[in-house]
Amino acid sequence: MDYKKLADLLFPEVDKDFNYYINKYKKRNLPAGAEVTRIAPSPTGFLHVGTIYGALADYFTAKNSNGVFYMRLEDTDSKREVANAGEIAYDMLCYYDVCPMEGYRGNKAQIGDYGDYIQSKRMNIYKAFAKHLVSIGRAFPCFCSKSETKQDIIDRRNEQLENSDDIEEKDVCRNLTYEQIESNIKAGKPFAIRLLSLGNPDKTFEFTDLIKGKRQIRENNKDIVLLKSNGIPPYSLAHLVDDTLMGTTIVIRGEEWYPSLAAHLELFDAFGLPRLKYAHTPVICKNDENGGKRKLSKRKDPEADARYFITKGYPKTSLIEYLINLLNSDFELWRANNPDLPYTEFKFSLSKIGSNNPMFDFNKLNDISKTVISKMTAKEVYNGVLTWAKEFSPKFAKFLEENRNYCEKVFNIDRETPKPRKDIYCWSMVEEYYSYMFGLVTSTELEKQDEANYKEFILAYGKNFKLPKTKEEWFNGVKQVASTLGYATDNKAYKENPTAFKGNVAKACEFIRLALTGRKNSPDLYEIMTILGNDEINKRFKI
RNA sequence: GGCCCCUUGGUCAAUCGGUUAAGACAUCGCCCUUUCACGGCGGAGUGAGCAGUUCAACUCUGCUAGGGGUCACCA
Repeated sequence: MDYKKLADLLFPEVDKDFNYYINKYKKRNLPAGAEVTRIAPSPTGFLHVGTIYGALADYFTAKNSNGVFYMRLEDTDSKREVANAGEIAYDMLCYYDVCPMEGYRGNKAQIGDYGDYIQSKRMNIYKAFAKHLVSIGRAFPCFCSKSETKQDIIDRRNEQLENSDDIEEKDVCRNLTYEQIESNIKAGKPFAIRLLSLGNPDKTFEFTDLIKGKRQIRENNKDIVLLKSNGIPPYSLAHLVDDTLMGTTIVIRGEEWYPSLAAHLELFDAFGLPRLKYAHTPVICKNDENGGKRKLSKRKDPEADARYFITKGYPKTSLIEYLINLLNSDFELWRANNPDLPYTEFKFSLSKIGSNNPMFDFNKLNDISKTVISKMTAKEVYNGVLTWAKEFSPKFAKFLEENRNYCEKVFNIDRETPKPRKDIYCWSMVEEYYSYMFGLVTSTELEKQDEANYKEFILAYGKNFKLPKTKEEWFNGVKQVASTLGYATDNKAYKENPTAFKGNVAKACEFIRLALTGRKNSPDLYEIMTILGNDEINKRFKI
């Protein structure tokens, strides 16, 4: 068959050869060893945390090699596209400090010499590439037009999955003659373009993934679609075209792409283009309700949305450091040795990424976040809480603004010391956590068997209460009252014979704490009392 | 179901054929603080199972089991 003639028949409107585009974009002028990475989300909704996770790997890989990290918008699936999702993706990446150095920038102008960075604006290029492949006999038109409603696709897949061990890979249209094709075209039948695969899955080849290491991979034999019948390329072709033209050196992407790697490589070979380096990252999972494991689902898991952590009020650094820790587990050791360095100084490495899928662990995130917040000043905490509250709890924000000094004092309890308290891990917990400082105590954790002693003690201690000037005096006062009521002031004596006392000073303090905060657990009592002041203290004692 | 990937304590994990199998989170206990914490110290808890190779296996090989991914004209 005359493939050139076929190519012209199929793409009469395409005038530029793919070589035109290959030559149009200059090779990047970068120092030796520089890597070019990219993040390429599709605008189908919110930005997945996994995208931040991947972007972090992209960012570090580019930065550590003095390379480039750019962003491209993969908006070739109009059916799933959600308005503004591209903008959200870009904003979210920037929010988490993995702002791409080049490429797509939301509604703002794109930056860089390798654009367009929006796939829907690159249709001419994709077509030129597809045409080229037809012209050398490595791609063919497929007229098996298929319904594309979601249900049809699902039905078709289920049918295929049930009926055979392996799905038929060779497309029937690959054997069409020129005359048959021509008459189809004349009849106005829509067609897709497919790769004419030459692979044999019984044969394998060696491939080195930057994360997984050396692997044997089976050759591809799928005649994958290169151009849908609407003329738009699916990922496979767009990936090759864009990553080649934009000068990507390492494709860092989720492991869900690994099964289609062989097809992508065959496509590069078919074009005679050099293969790129790949790094397939693990997928973040979580525990299923039934005890199983599954990947974080956009639909089921609110924490799959990168914005979830903003709504909860996690400082962005907390999530970033948690994700880095998931990527390179030696990060925490580095962090322990370098508590004050920015995380960007960390020596990140693709090869240190583990190869099994980690569970998202809120315990760990919270711990990291507690440390992050414990290093902040009271002012920074105040600002963090306020910024969060303005968006998510306007009433609380109003209170914060009207009582700025007071709130900063509250946030400064056990803070700005060599060993700061670690209790807050996100801003949304602050209002509840310090509720007793922001209003009256409405409930208490007092235990039933303590009720009598509690009343007795508070009545005695709270009578005409006046807060002493120093913590020492204050504590002596507590001891004094406790002692006269039959509490142990000597811990040793108490431990030797606990039944001889109503309790020890700790118990007395618990009662004061309960009366003032309703909690058994709160920051330093004396500081709380200092901030509350005598009037408020007496009011609460009376209640 | 086919194909691919993975499997060290509840979670994240180090080790790259010879270790008392690190460390972190969570959990429990003790110490410090005569309060809550922070901090310090310690306990419990791990190589999925079975074979094989080897003087020696968590580490290599095979099988089994479990988990995950994928099998779209979605990315």
